[in-house]
Amino acid sequence: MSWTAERVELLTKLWADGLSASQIAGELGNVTRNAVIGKVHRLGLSGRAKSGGSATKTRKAATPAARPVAPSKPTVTEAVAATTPSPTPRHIQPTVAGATALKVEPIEAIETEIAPVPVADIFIPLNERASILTLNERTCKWPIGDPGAENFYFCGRQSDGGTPYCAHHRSIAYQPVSDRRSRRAS
DNA sequence: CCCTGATTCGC
DNA sequence: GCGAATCAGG
Repeated sequence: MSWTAERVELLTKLWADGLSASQIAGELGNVTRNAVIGKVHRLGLSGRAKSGGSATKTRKAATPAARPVAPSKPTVTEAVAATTPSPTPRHIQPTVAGATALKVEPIEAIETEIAPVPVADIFIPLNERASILTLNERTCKWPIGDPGAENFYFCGRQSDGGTPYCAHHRSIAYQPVSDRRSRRAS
């Protein structure tokens, strides 16, 4: 698989949209995140819009040899990126599922306690929604919207081994339970 | 351990 | 040009 114009455009678009390299790789298919990152750098674009997901702290120079990133070749891709409107107010690293086969297993676990919580949050572009499941199972599976609905999707932020939710949703999930003493008060 | 992007370097 | 390996950080 080579970097066709279409693939480069999609790459540029998704990158500018704030998706992570791995998400983009999954979206493109037949490529690894390394390939995506390598291409991104080769294209001369690297610091896209700030993402609230995770790794985003452009590391300082850690190599002995300095490298002037991208010389100065205004390519079509840059033009595209510049023209691409990105009014996406993201606070998180989106992800979603819904289009393809989405598994709603955690539903039973959450319905017990977090059912009433509407979970406002942000709007995630469709192109990003398909990426979530493509990623892995270590992402927050907090359902947003009505399962089955077209606009249904999962939080998608990184979760931790323990729970299937990210820190935020984890706190919401295991919260109230006024008189819920699962363990006998020792 | 998982993830993120950054850089190097052989192909 | 490409991307795996590696690195550096969260």
